[in-house]
Amino acid sequence: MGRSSRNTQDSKSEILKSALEVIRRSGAPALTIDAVAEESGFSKGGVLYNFPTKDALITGMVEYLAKQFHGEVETARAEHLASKCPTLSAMIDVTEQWLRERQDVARAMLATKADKPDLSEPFKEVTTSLKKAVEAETDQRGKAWVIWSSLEGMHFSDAHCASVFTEEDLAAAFRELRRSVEEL
Amino acid sequence: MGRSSRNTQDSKSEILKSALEVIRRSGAPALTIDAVAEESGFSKGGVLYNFPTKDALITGMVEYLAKQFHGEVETARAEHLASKCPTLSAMIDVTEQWLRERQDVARAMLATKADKPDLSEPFKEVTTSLKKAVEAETDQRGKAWVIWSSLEGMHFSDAHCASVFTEEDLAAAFRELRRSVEEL
DNA sequence: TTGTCTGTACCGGCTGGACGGTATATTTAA
DNA sequence: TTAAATATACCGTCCAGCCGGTACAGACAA
Repeated sequence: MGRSSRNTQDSKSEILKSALEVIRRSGAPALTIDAVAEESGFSKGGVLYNFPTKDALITGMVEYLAKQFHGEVETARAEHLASKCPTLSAMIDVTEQWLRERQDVARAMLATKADKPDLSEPFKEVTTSLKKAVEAETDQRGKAWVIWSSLEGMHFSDAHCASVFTEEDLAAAFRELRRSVEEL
Repeated sequence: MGRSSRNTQDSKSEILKSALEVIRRSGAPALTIDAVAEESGFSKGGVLYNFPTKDALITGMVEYLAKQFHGEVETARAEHLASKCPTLSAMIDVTEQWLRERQDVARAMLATKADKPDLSEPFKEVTTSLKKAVEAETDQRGKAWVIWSSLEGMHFSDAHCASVFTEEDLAAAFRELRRSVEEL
């Protein structure tokens, strides 16, 4: 065991959360190892002990978020078993919630692009898996993909602070999304 | 013709095109002033003469692309005057075209935001203007915003190389988008 | 017509700071 | 005492921006 009662796993996730916090507060280009060190309370050496390179840190972030998103969708799915497409319904719920509470996913992806443009893999795994689930639940592909990409659009444009939607617009859009899922 | 026979406007757009080319070929992190200098044939000083800071260069790129997108939508709109919502129809066309022919541009757009997170302004102007046009053309807001954000989603996820759609999926989605515009 | 002067466009070496990563010291649980 | 875990000092590289220069075009005078 190490210096304190902490173990590496705890340290890792603390560091990851700090990294996300840095991005949320100051944007992707502010994600430096020094900034993460300061934010987390670890020293630079401590951060680098847990994530030997910056790439590892970024990959860790993407994996962390991807897992979390996937988990939340799985959970929400249980409440939509009556829906025409439970997975899509769940994704709508989770997306709306993430939009309102924490716009950090797409922003983390941006950090990815700033350093190494092809660290999207862990994220892609999750989306591929969700896509298969959707395909198993409906054969109205066109409609399903419109809903899907609409959700992606909301995520990304919000993360880019490029959304022109008002609260009211968003509400209307989500209402329509939920309606159209049941038309599948 | 001597050196000073060139005019600044031409130099500027040459440099902008080179910057886009650098990003297209090597990704966002490769966008350095030196790289743009080499690509364009200008010296570093020459680039900095036309764009006093890197931020100015990036802002220039975004403005350039935003204008181009807006222009193409305006043009395409003329061919959709019979549509329920000519602006949205035009945006669908232009988006599909950009997706297929020049994902480089979408990627560049995104890449710039990795460097300077608050570049949304020039882009936002264009989207705001388009949004007003859409609002004037339909009162089915919910449906319109779903279509809108779906287009954004396609743009962004492609730019992130995070799209899980096959060619066939995309085609189906666009077919559905065109169908649903006429349902407004 | 020629020489000087001024403004515009562009060149390229230099530097200071930031940042990723290393080397090494230090602390603590077992 | 040992090894995991964390701290600190430091190094090398990269890059934005600065700055002292050059090339050329037109204006204007003599």
